[in-house]
Amino acid sequence: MQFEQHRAEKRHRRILDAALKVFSQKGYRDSSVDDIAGVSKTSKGGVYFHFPGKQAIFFALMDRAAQQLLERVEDAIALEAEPVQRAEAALRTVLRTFGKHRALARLFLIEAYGAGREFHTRLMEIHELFILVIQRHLDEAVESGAMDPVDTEIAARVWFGAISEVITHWLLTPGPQSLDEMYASLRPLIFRSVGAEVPRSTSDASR
Amino acid sequence: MQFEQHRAEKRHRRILDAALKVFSQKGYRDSSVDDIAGVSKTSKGGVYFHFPGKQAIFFALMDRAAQQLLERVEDAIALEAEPVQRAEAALRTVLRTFGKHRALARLFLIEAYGAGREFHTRLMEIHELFILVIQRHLDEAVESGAMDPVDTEIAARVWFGAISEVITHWLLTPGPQSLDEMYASLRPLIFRSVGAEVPRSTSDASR
Amino acid sequence: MQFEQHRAEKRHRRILDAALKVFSQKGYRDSSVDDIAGVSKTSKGGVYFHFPGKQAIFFALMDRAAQQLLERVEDAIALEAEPVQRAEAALRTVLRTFGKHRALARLFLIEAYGAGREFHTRLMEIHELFILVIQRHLDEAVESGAMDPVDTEIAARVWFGAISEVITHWLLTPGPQSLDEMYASLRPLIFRSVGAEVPRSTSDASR
Amino acid sequence: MQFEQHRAEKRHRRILDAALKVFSQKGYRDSSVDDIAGVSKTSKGGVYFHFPGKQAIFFALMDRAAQQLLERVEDAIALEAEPVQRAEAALRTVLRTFGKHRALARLFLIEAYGAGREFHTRLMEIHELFILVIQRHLDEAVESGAMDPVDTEIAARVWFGAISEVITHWLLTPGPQSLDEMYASLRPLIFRSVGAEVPRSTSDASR
DNA sequence: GATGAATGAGACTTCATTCAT
DNA sequence: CATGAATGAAGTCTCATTCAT
Repeated sequence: MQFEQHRAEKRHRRILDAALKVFSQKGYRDSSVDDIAGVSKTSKGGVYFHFPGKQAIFFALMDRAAQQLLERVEDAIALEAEPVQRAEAALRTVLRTFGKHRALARLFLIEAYGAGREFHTRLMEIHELFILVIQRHLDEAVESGAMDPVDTEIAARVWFGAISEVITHWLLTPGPQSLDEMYASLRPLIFRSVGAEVPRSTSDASR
Repeated sequence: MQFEQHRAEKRHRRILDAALKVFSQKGYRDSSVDDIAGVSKTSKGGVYFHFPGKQAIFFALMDRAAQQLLERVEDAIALEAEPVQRAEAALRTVLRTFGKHRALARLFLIEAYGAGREFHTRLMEIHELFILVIQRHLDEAVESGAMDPVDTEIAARVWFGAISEVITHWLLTPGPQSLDEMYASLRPLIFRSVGAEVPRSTSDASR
Repeated sequence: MQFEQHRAEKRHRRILDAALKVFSQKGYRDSSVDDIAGVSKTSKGGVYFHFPGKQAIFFALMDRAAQQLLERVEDAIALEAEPVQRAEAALRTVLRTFGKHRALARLFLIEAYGAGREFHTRLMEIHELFILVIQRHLDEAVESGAMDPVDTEIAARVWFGAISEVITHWLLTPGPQSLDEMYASLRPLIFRSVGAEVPRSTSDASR
Repeated sequence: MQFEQHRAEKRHRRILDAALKVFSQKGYRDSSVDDIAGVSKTSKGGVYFHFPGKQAIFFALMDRAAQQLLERVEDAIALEAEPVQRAEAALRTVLRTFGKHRALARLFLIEAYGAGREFHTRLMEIHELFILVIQRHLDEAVESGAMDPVDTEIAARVWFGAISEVITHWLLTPGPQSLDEMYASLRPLIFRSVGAEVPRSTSDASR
């Protein structure tokens, strides 16, 4: 029984992995359930046993990825002491994770838009999740006096928008510039935007 | 003959207008050529007489819209004297135009991503067009000493990303907050991000 | 599993049979995949599950029919001892098979031409297959001295062309004359054309 | 008025010429009225002024070509004295004309089959026309005792079928062999098929 | 639980024909 | 007479989903 469950879970995960690969390579609409079945070494019927439909797979994928990403972000934040740097840690983690996992980046920054109206709401919810994390720490920074009072919601949104554009550009342009280099240029801008000191490079040793 | 041309052009425009409406309401993939034909009061065949296909319509739409937007931006810039404020004028114009024309905004910020691989390149080119305009004036500002030297390409990209996220959020969230209010909060952030003085509200009387 | 395969094969065959009927009745171009689906009691999608497209169905049909015809020809040839009569057996078999299966005849002698450029090569290959069979035995006849040396390739082609025209005429003319009668008149001509003795009617009892 | 008529006739002919070129290059079904209009330097409306439809163009084309071909055949026949050689002259003329005008050959031997049921009847009528010419002279030959009595209808049909196959093969095979060479090999065969003497090469100086 | 055959709605596109200018 | 814009029927093909085995 335990074993059954285990097998089912493994199959479930394999389908999700396959879906991520397929969706990020061909886009949501141009991916067929057959494609996913093929990559996950299952049959079409098998996919439908584990998920009620194509849409549900994409939703599950978004949720799983968002949760994983959020966990990483929280872990990274826990390593920082200063509020502003905690906020930055969130940004940096997103950028690095996407940098390492292009497929994930495509999923969130591009393909989610093409999946249809239903996904936009969910996508926005996820955006807000991350923005809220950033905002929370900016608020702390303001409270602790480390930063002038600003509209932290907008500030968090600007930070998020800035990094989204940078990563999207990196995703869609075959150009050579590395994401890390771009982030190095980006860092001073976002700190200054909220009137904070630009800290020396922090726990950058990670990864 | 002149009249013929007139008629054809009018129909051409009508199809494009219909396409904008349809695409921005249902998304590129969920829009059918029949939909466009219906809204433009033409037959499907009529649409195909004027455009070689659905894709071509979307491309034409992007190009027309980008050109129009760019014209407005250039006009707005011409009204400003200071380089930094010129750069801001670009931003403000984009925001206001999109604020007035939700459909256009959806087209550029959402549907273009969902339309498929083929459009990404073109979309990026258009992004770069706007970013270049901003960058150009930031460069001037740096040269004129009105601003500390920064990586103006990244700065322009940050500005663009920030405003994209703000507008996208506004588009996809039924929330009450007006775009203008958000921009008011955004303004100081972007100026500070490049280490520039935050100017008093400029020729904001326009529109 | 064995049963599954059985079912799939049966459907495959049923589609091919339906296609033969439809194509030979309405012509390749005027036949729609819907027609074939209808006659084969399948859905359009079902047809596309078994064949990649309309063209492929026609190709498969040609190949299956050519193979079957060729088998019959070889069988008939095996019953004859004299080279020239072997060659004739090929001809006679083609004529009789086509006589019995009008649809097949239409397919090879008419519709294959009308199906478009892509099919011409394949059709010619099949023609050459039959011509080669005839030629082979004419060659043997020449070697054995039963026949004066002639250009056997042309001779085989003439035989094939003659019978093609006769059958085509029979196909397209509502006239009463039977194919067998026409063949009776044709036989002396083709034998004499290669300078061979006209044999008494051979194993004509068959069928 | 006379001039008007002249102009109209010229246009008529130009359309027919264009149609021949287009049909023989792309096949009847894959040719569009637009194609014909384009090649004939007319507009689509212009084509429809001169012909009631696409089908009518093809019919007119077949008729014109058949008539021209028949005229040439009659001219060639007139040059020969012996009945059998008259019959052969018909064959030779068809072969040579088709050899010079590939487009015509395609029209009659291939594309006419693809044009749909309606054309088959007409095509057969034209076949019969030529076969009748041949048959007529074979009959004369029999009457004059120059040839053993045979079923001249079948004989004529065999001759026609043989030459059709030879030309069709030449049309559809990129092979190097010239039509004239093939005819040289073919000639003895067809004469012998009707039990006639093979004459020395006759008025071959023509063309 | 898994497989793959089957369904059917719907998409894009083509084009012969008509007709206003 | 000529032009080219417009129509609308029809065709091929795709694919999410269902279901018998």
